[in-house]
Amino acid sequence: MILTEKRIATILRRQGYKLTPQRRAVLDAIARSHDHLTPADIYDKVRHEHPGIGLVTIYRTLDILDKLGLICEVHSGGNCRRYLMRRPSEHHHHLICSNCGIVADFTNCDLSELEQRLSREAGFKIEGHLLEFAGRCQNCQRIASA
Amino acid sequence: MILTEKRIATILRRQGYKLTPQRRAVLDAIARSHDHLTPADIYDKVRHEHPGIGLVTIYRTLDILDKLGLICEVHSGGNCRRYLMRRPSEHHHHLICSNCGIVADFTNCDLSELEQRLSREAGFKIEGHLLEFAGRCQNCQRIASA
DNA sequence: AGCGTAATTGAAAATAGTTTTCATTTAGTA
DNA sequence: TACTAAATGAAAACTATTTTCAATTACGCT
Repeated sequence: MILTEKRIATILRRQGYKLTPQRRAVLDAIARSHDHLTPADIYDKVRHEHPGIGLVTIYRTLDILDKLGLICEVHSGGNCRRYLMRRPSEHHHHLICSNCGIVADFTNCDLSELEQRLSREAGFKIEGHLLEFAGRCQNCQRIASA
Repeated sequence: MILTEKRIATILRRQGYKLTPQRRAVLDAIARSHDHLTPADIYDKVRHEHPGIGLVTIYRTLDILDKLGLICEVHSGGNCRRYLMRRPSEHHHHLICSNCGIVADFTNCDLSELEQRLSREAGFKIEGHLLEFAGRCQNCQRIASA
């Protein structure tokens, strides 16, 4: 199930948020790109159609979309956050090349067993997880750099 | 096997780094604390004994120690990095309470099967992983807040 | 369709975290 | 002990993000 614009509009309004053209543009930019975008990336993309938009609006919109679970945040080290569309039920994770930074996605993490164990042992009610692998992508293995 | 100071000194020197009192202090602060410290946390701790130390030195030292694999970086959302001692062979992960932020550690992640699969499918040579669970700790479940 | 209001926006300033620059100091070697 | 490359601290520079505030706008209500 892909989130249609209508569906997103409904989700936003239900929470008391308005669907402004700016927010629409941010969502569009993220939805259209299959990459992991930083706030600055999104800003650049959105500016083509909305020359007047402020970076602040990007940040604010990202916060809301993240809070509502419409997009998700990826941590790939250092101090950069990146966002990408969350396709419901298509829970996924990242494989990040430590050399060139390219990101590959994967699904099927199957951590349910581990989750149950932790829940039992640590007493946490587990809500989610962050799993990322780091390594060398095929290309960088070939090149073999410092 | 715990890394003794001597061993650390050797590792540093072998790479052409000097073991200065400041670096010693940073290492000590991280080693003594079983928490996950931000650069600022470490700065505060170290200043008691080294009033003149600069935050820059903390950053520089952390970079080196991380590069050498003596400490490891944890990403727990937002833009904060935290570091902690890496006890070789005692590879571990985190369970973070989404309400109060308390962190519990766990070992035995057993992702080797998944790692192999990814290695095969994506062609990455996997070097490491970041696995963190988020949830409610026992205490926060009881309190049940917004 | 028009009104009213709370939410949203953009600009600028503020803040936080991190990195660079550079002159001075120091660890470790010869 | 003297030498030299590496390390240090202070200040400035940078980058990413957040706050503030006055002006604007979406949208529920007539």
